Amino acid sequence: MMRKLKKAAKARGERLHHSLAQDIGARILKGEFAPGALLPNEAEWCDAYGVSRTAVREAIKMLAAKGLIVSRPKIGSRVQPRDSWNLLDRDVLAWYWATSDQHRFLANVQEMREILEPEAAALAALNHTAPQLAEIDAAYRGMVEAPTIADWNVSDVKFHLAILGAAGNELLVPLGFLIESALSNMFAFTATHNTDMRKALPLHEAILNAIRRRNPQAARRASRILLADTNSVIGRSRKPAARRAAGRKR
Amino acid sequence: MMRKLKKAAKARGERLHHSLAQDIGARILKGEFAPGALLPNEAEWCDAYGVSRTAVREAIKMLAAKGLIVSRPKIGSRVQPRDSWNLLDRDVLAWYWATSDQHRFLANVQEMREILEPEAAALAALNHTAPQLAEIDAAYRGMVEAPTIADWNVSDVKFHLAILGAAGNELLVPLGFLIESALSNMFAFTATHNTDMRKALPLHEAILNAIRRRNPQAARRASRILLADTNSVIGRSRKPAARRAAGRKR
DNA sequence: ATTGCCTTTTTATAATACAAATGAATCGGG
DNA sequence: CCCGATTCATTTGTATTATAAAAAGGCAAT
Repeated sequence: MMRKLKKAAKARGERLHHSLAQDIGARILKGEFAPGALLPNEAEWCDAYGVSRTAVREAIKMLAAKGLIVSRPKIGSRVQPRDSWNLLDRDVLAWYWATSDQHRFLANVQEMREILEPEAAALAALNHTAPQLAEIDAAYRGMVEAPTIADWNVSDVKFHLAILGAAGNELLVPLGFLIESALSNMFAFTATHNTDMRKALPLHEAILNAIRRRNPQAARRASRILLADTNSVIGRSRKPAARRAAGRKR
Repeated sequence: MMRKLKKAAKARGERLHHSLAQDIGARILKGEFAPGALLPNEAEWCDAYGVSRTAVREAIKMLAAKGLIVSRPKIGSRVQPRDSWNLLDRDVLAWYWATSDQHRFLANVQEMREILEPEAAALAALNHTAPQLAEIDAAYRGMVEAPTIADWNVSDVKFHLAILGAAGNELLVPLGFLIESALSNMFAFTATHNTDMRKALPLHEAILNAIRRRNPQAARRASRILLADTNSVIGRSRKPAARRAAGRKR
């Protein structure tokens, strides 16, 4: 490793401390340093990567800010228990994604969408303001008129984020961004998602119209159908948990 | 401000850079530095707080790791647009909570619980493993035998977190921690929540039994009733959005 | 007017010194 | 021999200084 980091940082236009944080963070999530374990001390990091203590310390502070480690004098930097890792952080999620069972992770993300988006659509039907509705409408028209698949995807994401924004719950918005960023890590998704835009488009229209008519039940229903449809494309059974629960007691 | 920071840090057993990050972060969320605005440069921070550049830089790196700011040479540190703030971070959420309309924020948190927990309970009914069920059961018994209200609350939180853990979706767990930490910021909640433990206890038992019997519908239903009950105690109408939507078109 | 080169400001990195915290070893008293 | 206080050593925390790199803004030449 070592010297390569400096060149990699320069090549990607990243600062040293940022690259260091990325590298160390990824190594922690990869399991190279287990929770409770003691990391190498600052001098060793300097030596291993050939950088100054300043850069190392700033990287460590970034990881501490994400809940991965804590530093104490004389002790060193210790990896925190997984519970205090901020898994809802973009970086941490990306590191996690890179080392997890990707199929299962994708299923989890999709499951989160199934939980959140229908309710968000229903709330949006109740709570949306005029500009928020216009934003959803604009995204929908962007999908209709999309010249390429890539454009369609961009508008698709905007559509769903706009609905989360219109739901009137500030916590839903960052969750939406998180899910979006998680999905954007999975090219496989975007590649297969829109093989049947022709099916998806009327469903999006149904959601839009239900929100416009302030009909939460209809919005929720249409959103559920759309997500179920997405599932079939992804190749995930509607109840992936059913398998695990097969050996149930009663 | 200035000199006081050092004493405050020492009194709370915090490091300087940590206290600095807390203070600057809170000021950003308070709106003292708007998104897009340029922060004072490092020298000015050193001067204002009477600390070294090292401490300032480490604090800045922590805030950058939480998505609040970005630093670039010759430019300085600029406050990021709200969209890239990591609102799902414990600290950021706490800063936000301190400056927001607290009643509305509490309503949002409760709304998130209503979205997440019934579905989590249903998933837990399908997916739970034996040790996970035992954990839920232990938390329930902790509630039954709780000698004081404080003990009851501890077990209550454990109960709900255990259900999220048993749902088999890794993203639900950190969300649960986040909601818990948000709620723990609001003493008002814990103070009023358990005025009628007698009502809440059988509902918890119903959820536990539904999960044990692997009956997702029953688990979801019981969870919904429990949350609706909590709402009435909190003094929030079941559909707070209904007011805003009163002037609807159809 | 546009292009490319300076200048200058600010962060980025490095190097060094000392302070503070704390686990471990050591010493002293019982 | 055991126990407690003390000292010691190690590691992070903070401060200071120096230098490098980035980039906006001005300057000049074409």
